[in-house]
Amino acid sequence: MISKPTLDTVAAEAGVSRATVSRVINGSPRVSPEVKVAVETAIAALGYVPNRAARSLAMRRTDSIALVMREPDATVLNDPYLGNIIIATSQTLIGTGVQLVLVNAQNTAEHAQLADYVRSGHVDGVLLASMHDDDPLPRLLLEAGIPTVVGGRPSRPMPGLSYVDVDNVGGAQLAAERLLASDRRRIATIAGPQDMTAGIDRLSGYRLALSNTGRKADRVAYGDFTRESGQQAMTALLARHPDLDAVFVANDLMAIGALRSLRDAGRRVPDDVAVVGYDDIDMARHTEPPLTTIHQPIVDQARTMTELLLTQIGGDPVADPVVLPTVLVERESA
Amino acid sequence: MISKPTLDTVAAEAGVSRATVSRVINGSPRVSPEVKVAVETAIAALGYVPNRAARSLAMRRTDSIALVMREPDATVLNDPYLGNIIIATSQTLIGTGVQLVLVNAQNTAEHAQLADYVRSGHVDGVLLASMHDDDPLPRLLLEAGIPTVVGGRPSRPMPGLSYVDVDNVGGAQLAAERLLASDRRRIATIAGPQDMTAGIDRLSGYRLALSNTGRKADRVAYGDFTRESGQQAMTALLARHPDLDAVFVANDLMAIGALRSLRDAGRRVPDDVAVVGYDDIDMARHTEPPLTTIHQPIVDQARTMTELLLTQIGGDPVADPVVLPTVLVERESA
DNA sequence: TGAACCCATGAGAGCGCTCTCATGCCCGTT
DNA sequence: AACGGGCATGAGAGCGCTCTCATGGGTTCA
Repeated sequence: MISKPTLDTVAAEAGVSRATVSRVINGSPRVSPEVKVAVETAIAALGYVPNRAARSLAMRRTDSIALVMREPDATVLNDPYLGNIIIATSQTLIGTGVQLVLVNAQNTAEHAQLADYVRSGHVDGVLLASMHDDDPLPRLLLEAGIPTVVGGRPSRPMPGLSYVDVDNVGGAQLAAERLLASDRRRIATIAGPQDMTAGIDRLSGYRLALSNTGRKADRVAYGDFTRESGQQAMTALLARHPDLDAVFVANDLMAIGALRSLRDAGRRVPDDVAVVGYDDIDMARHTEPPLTTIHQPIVDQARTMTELLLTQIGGDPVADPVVLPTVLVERESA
Repeated sequence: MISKPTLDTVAAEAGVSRATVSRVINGSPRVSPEVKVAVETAIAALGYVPNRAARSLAMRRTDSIALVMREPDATVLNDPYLGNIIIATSQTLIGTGVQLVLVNAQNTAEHAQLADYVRSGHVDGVLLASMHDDDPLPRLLLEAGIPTVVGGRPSRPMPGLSYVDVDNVGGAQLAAERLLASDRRRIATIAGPQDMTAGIDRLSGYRLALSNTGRKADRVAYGDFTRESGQQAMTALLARHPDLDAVFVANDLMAIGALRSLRDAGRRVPDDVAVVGYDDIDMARHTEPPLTTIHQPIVDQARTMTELLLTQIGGDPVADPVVLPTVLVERESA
């Protein structure tokens, strides 16, 4: 491989000094038009590309951010959520000149290491996806003064932490209201685990909608967000409340299980029982019948997170948390 | 933020020279045990972490590789394939000290740019996921002498290009044999687009299996890998060959469409018509009935690609292409 | 006992870039 | 005509690390 041209090569070719070439590259206004053209010509002729490492050494800035994820093991592999976050983030970065570095921090031991890593100036900021409640990472980063944006609301409020959440309460409310609007009166819900903010918030959104119309939100069963648990919960619900005519299921995977349970019980969807799910995963489009569900703006979330991080890196003060609205996707199950 | 410790800080603390600290960090054997301990103590005390940019400047090596993807737009977002590749790659990299940099090269204009980017020494090697046939990128990288590994077989053979493919021919054969083994005799197939290696190879694997038992592989319909096209193809097949008792569908999405078409036509699966899909996407587990399909070793593929790339970066000669075996996942549709 | 050698260690020169500061030219002003 | 100011440009000092080469003390062998 021919040795790559450096700033000096370009400077020699253009007949100017290294500093001037640097000015042209960085768009400094203090360069005469003729010189600018000469330098640009030389750059093009030599196929020069700045060396990122050298630049970052000199600037104390890396122009790259880390996307940290936890436990991306087989369980999560099937979940398109992370993949979408990753891809959306990388899309947002197009044209900004900022690199996306993927970091896997699975166990706690890796966390201190990760904090070191980040602190050592490898990246200018950190995006935290798929957080856990007990995660020490946000605090570590916050204390280290590293620009950080978290996806999802932390269970305990952390002043100074910027995060982008999705409106789980509002989404669940939307779902319940949809059921009420179609004259369903004996509504039940399959709630998610109550140790996750998503599970908690969706249940309270559901309760809110019912109580707004003066209804009690009894008829609740719980699942753990897996299809199997949804199926079981639905079966239990049918046993306890045979007359129910609608269910709000706190995620699509459980809704798919519920659909199966309903079919097994001979109930027609939506004629006998209306079903609304949550997440709008790809599969929701292909169920029988296609699932009416709440769309999560994952792509927007990733985009917003990235934008917040970039402005924070740019020196702006830490932005207030952002909560993104959800949207009802009407298909055929309700 | 307190200014970060550098090599000099550590050297002063340990009472040795910068060079010695560097030796300790890089595990050089030419360091006395006492000094080594002293240095390590100093490092720990100061919380020193080497600056990656400086190191990479001096070493002309970045310890990071790029994962390049094409067109990760909305279409692909729903496809867990890319996400799985990304995550599996990042998992393989854990503990190697190598960084994963995600690069989005959507249009051709970005390709030259990308080649420059890579050539400028930002990464030590490149992983190419989701290739297109007309992609000039592999050639560019190959010519630039940059270690590169491609996912999937390039349509035109490129000497010196290392790639990891999945055995589409063998997988399709497996699927057809499964159908034959369960005494299906009037077998049809819904093939994929014949301008993609996956589409071509799966059809020829299917043909191979049939001809091995002296059968003709007529009864072929074509789709474009979307669910809708699968549904249409199945309907067409049913119209042309009302007596068919089995179908091999070249991907799961089309198989889901086929399932729907069969249900609409009042055929029971697998009693009347057995169905085998291809890909083993997550959804295949949740269809009615759950889909028997061919599992793609995506995770293995990503892992193998990464390993090949790392050895190539390490100076080993370009490895021969690897073709990974597929596996039949028996569920209930066949 | 001295020559030859080995090995741990230090000094210092880059790696390619940015940035501060000095320089010198050209302009306007009085 | 002399002077000050503005502006384009160049010189040079780092940024933090690695690596070559020099150095010097200890060992070994004749």
